[in-house]
Amino acid sequence: MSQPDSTTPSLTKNQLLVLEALKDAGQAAGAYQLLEVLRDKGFKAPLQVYRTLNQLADRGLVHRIESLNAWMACCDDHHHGTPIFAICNDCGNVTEYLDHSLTETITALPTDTGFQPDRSIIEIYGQCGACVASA
Amino acid sequence: MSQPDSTTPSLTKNQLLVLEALKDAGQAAGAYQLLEVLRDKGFKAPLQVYRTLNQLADRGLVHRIESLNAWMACCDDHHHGTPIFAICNDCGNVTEYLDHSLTETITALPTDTGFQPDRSIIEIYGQCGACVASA
DNA sequence: GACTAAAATGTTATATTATTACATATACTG
DNA sequence: CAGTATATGTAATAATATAACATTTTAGTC
Repeated sequence: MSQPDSTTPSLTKNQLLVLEALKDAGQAAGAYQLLEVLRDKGFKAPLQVYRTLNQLADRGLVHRIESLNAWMACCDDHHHGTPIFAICNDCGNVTEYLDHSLTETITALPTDTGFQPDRSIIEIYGQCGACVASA
Repeated sequence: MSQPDSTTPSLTKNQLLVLEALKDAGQAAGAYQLLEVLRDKGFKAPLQVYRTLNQLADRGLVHRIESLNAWMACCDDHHHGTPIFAICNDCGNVTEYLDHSLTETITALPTDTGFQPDRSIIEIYGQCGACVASA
């Protein structure tokens, strides 16, 4: 077996299974939805999924979409910025964006009150290009 | 009885009760938390609260904090911009901000893919001024 | 006031999402 | 290999939210 490189520390069996299931979904997916898929692989309880999703999120490999109660595989294993999600009202498609300067602008906003920002959640709803075109 | 003015259309009994309960809370509150308070006023079921919160949110009088599954009375009855919430990791305090130009910047972001933004959710976590000072 | 349509409300049951608690197993470190 | 930390398994339950349907209230119109 090859050693994992420094940017991709080895994942556990469950982490690999959940990450693969989420990538296979190709879209944001709920924990119970993933559980159904993963029953074939021996998963039996919601907690197995939630625990693993949280571990993956800690590593930045998946993101939680707060307003959807759903999870998505990260677009790229190496970014550190705040992800911005564009969510289609019609088809439900979610796209991840990164914009470092925007993130800085946002987190700078409440500092006049002494607020020290840590992480931010940005989720934009609208109609995706495909749905606009087919409307 | 006086006529309500054009900027504050008359609210129903339940809407007034829920809005008052939320203002009294002085902070973001969950639906079941509000239900407990409102039992004294005759509320008996979660749906009564959820329905009323949604009606108030449609009028812009309350906002839902997606990442907290909680609701907050609007800081001001007259704004139309996207509210931005700063949430303290330590004390849970939530503060509402408005920044029209920032909202425009954010919603402009995904348009290069044909995405037509509609509404956006911005929630910033960190440590509030008071908690920074007392740390 | 009586009629009508729309909105709001009441109530029960249930669906969906997430965590607590505790037992067991596996992997890492000295 | 002993000790510790992390990961895992499993059952039960908590927390959040909605569906379905009956009834009442409100607002507008004649």
